[in-house]
Amino acid sequence: MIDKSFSPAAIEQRWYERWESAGYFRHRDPGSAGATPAYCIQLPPPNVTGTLHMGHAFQQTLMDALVRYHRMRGDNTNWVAGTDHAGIATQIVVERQLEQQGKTRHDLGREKFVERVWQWKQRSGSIITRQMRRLGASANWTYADTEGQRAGYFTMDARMSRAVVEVFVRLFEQKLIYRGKRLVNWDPVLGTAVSDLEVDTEEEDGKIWTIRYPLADGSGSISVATVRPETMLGDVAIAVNPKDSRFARLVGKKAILPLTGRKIPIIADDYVDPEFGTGALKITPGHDFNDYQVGRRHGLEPISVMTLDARMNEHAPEKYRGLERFAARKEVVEDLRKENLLVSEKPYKLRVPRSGRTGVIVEPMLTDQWFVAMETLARKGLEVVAKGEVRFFPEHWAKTYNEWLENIQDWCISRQLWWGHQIPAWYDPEGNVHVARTEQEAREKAKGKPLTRDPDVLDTWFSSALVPFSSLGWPEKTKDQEVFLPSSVLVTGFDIIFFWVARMVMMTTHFTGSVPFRHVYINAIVRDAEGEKMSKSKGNTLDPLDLIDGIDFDSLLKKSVSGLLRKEHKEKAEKYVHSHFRNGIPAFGADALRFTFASLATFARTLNFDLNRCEGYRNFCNKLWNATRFVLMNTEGKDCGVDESRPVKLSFVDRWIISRLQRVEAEVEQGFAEYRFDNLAGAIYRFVWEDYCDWYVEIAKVQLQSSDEAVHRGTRRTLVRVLESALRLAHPLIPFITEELWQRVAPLAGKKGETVMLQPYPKSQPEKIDQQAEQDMAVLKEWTVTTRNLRSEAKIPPGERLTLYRTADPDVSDAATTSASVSALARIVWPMEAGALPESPSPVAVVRNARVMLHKEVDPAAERERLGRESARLEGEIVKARAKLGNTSFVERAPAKVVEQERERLAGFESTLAKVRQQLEKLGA
RNA sequence: AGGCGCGUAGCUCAGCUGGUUAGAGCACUACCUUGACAUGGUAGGGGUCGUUGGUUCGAGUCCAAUCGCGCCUACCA
Repeated sequence: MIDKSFSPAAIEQRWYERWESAGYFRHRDPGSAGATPAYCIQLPPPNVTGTLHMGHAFQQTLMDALVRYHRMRGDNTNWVAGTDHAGIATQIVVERQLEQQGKTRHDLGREKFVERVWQWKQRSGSIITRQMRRLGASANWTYADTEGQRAGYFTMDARMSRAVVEVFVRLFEQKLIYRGKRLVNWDPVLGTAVSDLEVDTEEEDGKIWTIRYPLADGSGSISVATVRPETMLGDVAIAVNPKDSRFARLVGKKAILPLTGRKIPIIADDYVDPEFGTGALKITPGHDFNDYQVGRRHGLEPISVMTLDARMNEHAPEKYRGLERFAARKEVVEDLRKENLLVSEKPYKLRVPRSGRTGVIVEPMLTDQWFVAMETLARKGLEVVAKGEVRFFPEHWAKTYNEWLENIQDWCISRQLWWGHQIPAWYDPEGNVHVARTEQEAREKAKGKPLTRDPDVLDTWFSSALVPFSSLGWPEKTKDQEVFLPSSVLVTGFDIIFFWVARMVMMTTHFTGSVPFRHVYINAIVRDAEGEKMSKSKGNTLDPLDLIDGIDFDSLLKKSVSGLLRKEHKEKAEKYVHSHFRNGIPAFGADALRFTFASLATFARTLNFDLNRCEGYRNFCNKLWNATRFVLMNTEGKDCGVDESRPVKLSFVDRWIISRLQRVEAEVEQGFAEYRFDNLAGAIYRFVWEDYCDWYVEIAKVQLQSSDEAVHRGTRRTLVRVLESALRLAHPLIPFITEELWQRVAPLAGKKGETVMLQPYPKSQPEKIDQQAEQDMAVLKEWTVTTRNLRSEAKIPPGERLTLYRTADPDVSDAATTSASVSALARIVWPMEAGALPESPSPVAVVRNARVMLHKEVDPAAERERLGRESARLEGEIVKARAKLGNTSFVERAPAKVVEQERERLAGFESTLAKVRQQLEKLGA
């Protein structure tokens, strides 16, 4: 017999290894799969530096549920997995290690450094894929597994790299990639350009200064406002609005740039808002994106006054050279003050652009970079969504997607880093660029001139954008591309719609003529139970593995503060752990965690992860476990009706649970089709717990007491078959426990198979929906509940068995089953004959057509009061229903069905009330 | 500035194209170790659906306005 309670740890490890080693996760060879429909999901490749967090666990649970569901439906399923080389993140990890040895990457040199990163990657790079296995993720690990680590592709492996080079070269040839000196977001700490998307702009407290620039002809001065006074050293003009009459006479004149003595023109440009500041604006094209545009319109050459590490350079007056930009700011302001050119200095809230990776303030910097021209690509990206070839779930995310693509900027793809795909471009001594697939090819193009390769690498997202086709073997023409492209659905967070989703759509459509995926399911962002963002410094992060394995308080406390540098963060984290995890976290197991995620996966944009829910679903697993335990106890070694030649009797209760199963199967199918994991999880939960355990199993106990062998067989067969179906039904959500239990149950249901995960998924059979059985069961339930209510209100101890008198029998097709079931469920004795109720002040209630009486003397006054309450409630309902039906416009305009329904309700209330009143009269009210 | 989302029970959330007495889990109360399960069972308490108008026979659901919260995009020095 299986254990008395469910312990996840014991079964999880065992099953995952078996599944994986048996090759169940693998797709079928497209050559031999024939016309089998394909189902493909591309895993958003996690960073190779990463460890599994709640967001991953959530996302992957949903993907795995989808994949398992479709695999069981017989699709040729391919969950393509891999890891991302994560340029900056990975380089930083290895640089930190070097730092501890007192070295920098420059000490090693590029080649040695990159070698070292590879070593690190091979050693600790696939932690996250191992963690995914703990969740039960049935990813196709050996697919595109160039590195042989059973972790899928790596975005820098030989195969993926080849696709990257090919795409780069082709885009260059198509003039969609170009190189140029542009103003870009520069991270002076990393010493690299970053894309617009990698810059986070936040409002911070700062100052705004008003500076007076004297006019060159000595006729006065003009004042401008700025939040970055140090950039004035690179000013090339002052701009005013052409319609601004205050400054009209100044346009065309020159002003003297303070501290430099340079003369700069006063120009007119619509960009200037006359209402803001002084109405005049300093123009610094070398360090401001807007000014850059203004400068271009007026043919003004930008002046860059800073070095790449954000110190003032040779274009600044000598005294500022070498000063770091904020030190220079101080000096500049001081000097302006001395020269009496500082009009004012006021506190000001400004938007500060910070580098997403380092948090340092980004400096717009004029540098040579590579760009992808986005316009034509974006148009295609918009088109496929407009045509519905790519659909978003929930739908409204398409709007976000569209808006970005409609206002897209060219994409800066070069990074001044060492770790990544080095740009396949070579320069000859004349400065000509040769873009080629190999150095050899470049040499041929350069006709023997000596070449140096461009040192830059590509933005990590460049290779990510190619994943939908590069992972399938592109640029080779593979059969896999025909079968698995487009993939079925992309499951990802809204935070990377721009970074990744849109770029995949554009690149894939451009290079393959196919969309990358048909559906995009945007999953919610996981927050803590109070809806706060999970962050290490708050201490409210949860490690999915801790939820699976459990963790004691001390370990959790230690873990939550490790790696936190600031004291206030440590204190905060400690406080959180103390208040929320006083007893640590119990081991819920992977199944409970997965079920929780599914249940919380509504279409809302945030998911507040509540530990209590997780506990509830752990209990659900235990319930399923014990229901199975009961079934096994009553069926193993017994005749479960597998042999169809022996007589079998099914009661309406048996037919009811079978009927319910069909409905739940349909609900689940719909849930998967709509990505409403919450609905399908809820449907399974209710079916197992309420329908099967609370009602069916309880009545099955009664039926197993029958003296009729055919009833036993029918009951056992139903118990086993319905359970077996339910296990298959639930498998995509809770794979481990269902596999463990299915192994025991399946043989009893006459099923064979190595694993539940390759069994056919239950499909609703509408012909098994039995309206009569459902109706009968509704009556049975009502009799049971009414009787239990009477007992409860009369405070009758559960152990006491009472007689239930009734004026009529339940209106069902099978009275014997009903009376036996109600007797057992409500613990009553059921007299043979229905008839008049005994003269007694015992508790009476009305069920449908009958009055029932519990044979127990109670205080007549209390009983009168109870019946009085009941009749008052009914009177209220009757008043409401009559008012509604008395309203002619309701009767005339509402659909006939609704009116009819209302009439029936009223009739029901009236007849019930009559019976209650009858009883009240008897009590002498 | 524009856009999006949310506001329903103490907490976290469902509620589809408007139609019975607005649901679930957790929490709470009472009773119960009944041979699958106390990680359980039975019964129960708890909501004027943010506010105000409107459309409608009928509004949690549709429309408008308004308040509060959150997020995303954006060139106001």
